[in-house]
Amino acid sequence: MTPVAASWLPLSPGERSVAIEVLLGGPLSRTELARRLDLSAGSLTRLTKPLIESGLLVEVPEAGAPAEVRQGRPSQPLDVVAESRSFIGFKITEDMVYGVVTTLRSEIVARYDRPLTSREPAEVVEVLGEMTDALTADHPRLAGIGIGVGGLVEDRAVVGESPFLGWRDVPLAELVEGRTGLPVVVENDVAALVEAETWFGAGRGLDRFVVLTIGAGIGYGLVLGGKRVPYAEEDRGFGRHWIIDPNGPLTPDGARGSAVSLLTIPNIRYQVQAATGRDRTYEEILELAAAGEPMPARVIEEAARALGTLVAQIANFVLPQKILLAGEGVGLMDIAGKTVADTIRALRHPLAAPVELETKVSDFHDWARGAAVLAIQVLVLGAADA
Amino acid sequence: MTPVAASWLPLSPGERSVAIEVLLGGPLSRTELARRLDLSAGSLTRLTKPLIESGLLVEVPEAGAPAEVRQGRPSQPLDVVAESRSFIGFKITEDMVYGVVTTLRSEIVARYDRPLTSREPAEVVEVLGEMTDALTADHPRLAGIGIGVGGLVEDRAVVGESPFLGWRDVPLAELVEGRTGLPVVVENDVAALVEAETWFGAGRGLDRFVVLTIGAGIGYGLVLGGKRVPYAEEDRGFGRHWIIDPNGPLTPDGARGSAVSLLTIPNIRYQVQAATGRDRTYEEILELAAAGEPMPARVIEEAARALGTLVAQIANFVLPQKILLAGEGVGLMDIAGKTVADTIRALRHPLAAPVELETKVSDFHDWARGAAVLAIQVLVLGAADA
DNA sequence: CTTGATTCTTCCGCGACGAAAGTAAGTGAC
DNA sequence: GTCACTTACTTTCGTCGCGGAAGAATCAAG
Repeated sequence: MTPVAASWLPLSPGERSVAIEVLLGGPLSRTELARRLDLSAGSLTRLTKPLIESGLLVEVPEAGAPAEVRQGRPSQPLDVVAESRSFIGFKITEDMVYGVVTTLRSEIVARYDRPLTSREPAEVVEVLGEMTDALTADHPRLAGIGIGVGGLVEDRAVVGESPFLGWRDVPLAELVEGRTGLPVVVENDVAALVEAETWFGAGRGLDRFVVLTIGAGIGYGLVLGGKRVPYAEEDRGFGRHWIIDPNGPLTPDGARGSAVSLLTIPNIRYQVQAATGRDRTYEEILELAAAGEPMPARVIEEAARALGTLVAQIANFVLPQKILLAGEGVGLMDIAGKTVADTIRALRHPLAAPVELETKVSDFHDWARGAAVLAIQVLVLGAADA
Repeated sequence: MTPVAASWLPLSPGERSVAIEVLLGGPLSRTELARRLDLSAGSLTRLTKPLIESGLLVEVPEAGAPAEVRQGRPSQPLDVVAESRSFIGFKITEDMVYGVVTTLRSEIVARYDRPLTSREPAEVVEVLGEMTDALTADHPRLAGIGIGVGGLVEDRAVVGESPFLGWRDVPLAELVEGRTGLPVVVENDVAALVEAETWFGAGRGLDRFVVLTIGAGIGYGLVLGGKRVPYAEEDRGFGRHWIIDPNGPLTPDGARGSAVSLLTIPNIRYQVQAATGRDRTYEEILELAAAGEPMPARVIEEAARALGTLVAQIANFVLPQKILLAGEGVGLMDIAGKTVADTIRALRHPLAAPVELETKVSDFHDWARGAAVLAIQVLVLGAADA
């Protein structure tokens, strides 16, 4: 653990649940909160008082639209002061560091990226430090930093193993804390994105929720009971052994016909190049497929069927309330969404509840935002794993 | 809900957690309970006192083997009085009713089966009533009845739809309560087996646990956070659309190459008969396969690969701590277990935690026992869904 | 202006818990 | 034996968090 970051104030369990509910549920009156949290009205007066005094919550002047004219004393909605603290989120890639500043609500208010010239831990820490310095100038009320890294992260502090950075057991949180003086949370990038979507995104308030990311690789995140389930092979080549079609294409990465070989961007590009002799970007391939060019269309069609199979299997076994497709490689949903949907339908029981599927193309700033959410969770609300 | 069954006594939440912990965890001292439930020693004195006075718990004279010689005052283990109440569990099949009497610990102390000559609800209720009368003679302290039925069960009381019985919206719990005067819990049979395994069997104390049953059909049970996840297509032909091999066999039931067509007993028998022209029992087929007879061996081999695929997919996506294979059709694990294991390994990430797989051949009395466990949960501990 | 509805606050009492002190029941050293 | 020590359990007491009831605030409707 990081050296117990400066939480806003020691929140009691009751106060914390109120704070989180308002943070995630928009402005809410005390009565509404009492209903949602199954507490009495009196308890809500008690719990909200210190939160308001500390400046975390404020009474807002009634929602703009008095939709329904109600009798009785009007309710007094409470809202978090989103700007009262800022958070930095970093996503470290092979050659870039993407940075964002967010509010307490995880709205991005600034972006700042820097190329990475060296992958030496000391150098990276220095880049992060300089970026933090620059961002601090414009955003003084910084409460903490979250960092997302591809690879295995331990205790939300130490990068245990990151192949693309060539790191082993780098105590990144400690180093950045020493450089910046701010509390730091480090997490695997997929895990951070999953947490962010669970708190502020597609998975808000859900009990069973799955995130599937498609990009340079495949990422899988399982959220049960509002908590992400960690697993051993996390972010060390996930999906390489999910065989979808034993006769599928053979690609440089991943087993033959695996999710990785059928769906990731590098392997789709590889397949098209192998068939046509020309290297094209992922976007170009999607356009060509949409235009009916045979080979790209076939590769994309096959990828769509693979994705549908994957989603159907997940839906059948995990029974999630929602599946989020994220990452840079979900563009195929736009042009082959029907194939995906048809495949899913064919592999599900007719009586089964339809899969709620959401697609969200994410860029690197979304990954950085995910890391910032980790900081919000841990530093402000002290909800390390709640 | 059943008309609020006579719970032993109104248990407070704290008392209930103590009672369940002792019931599931064998004899436990107060200190050990305090550790497990994260309570103070003083609280345990308070919580156990009424439980002992009511006769649910007793102090037992120290575990037989004083394994380690410890200093200090010896601990005073507490245990449930397993015989203080009895429970009946029924499993209703097409042509039989299987009945068991269990202790509070769900140990079977008596069995009694009766053929079913009619499937009229009134007739079935009468058979259940007569069986209960007979069992009451030998086991006077009956606290309640649990009934497991294949089909859709609503509110643990009403059989919403049961194709093999030809029932629709039969308020079975109410009817049997009227006939016997005992509180009754009705549940889908797979669900009951899953609950039983979660509480007293392979899934004891686990957070993520999967039960896969193979018999006349395929059953799937998902337990997350100690609670079974219900789903829409439950027991209405589950696994018919889990396509494992698109080029697999075509069978009377289930889509081509589905889990149902590859694994269920009727379809394995069908495949062997179609290939050899002779109808054989499942046991005979297994023996022939073990002896090297080509066609049965091939069918069983294919089934084993299908099972391995299924288990690997479940393990990959659900990340369970354990998977239990149950039912009458898991005999193939004995002679083709290696194929299953090899298939699982091939479809999992090398770094992934090995799948903990347990096999348990269950007969109809195990299904009946599952129903009795439901009665224990609901009637004694009032843990309807805890 | 009164009545009623609805939200929020204040106040009180209850119940569950933990901390600390006390009691019980053993072991080991001499 | 007895004295110190260890561990298990009990008792007591203060605290905390909650719900319930009564009251205050603030609106609409008649």
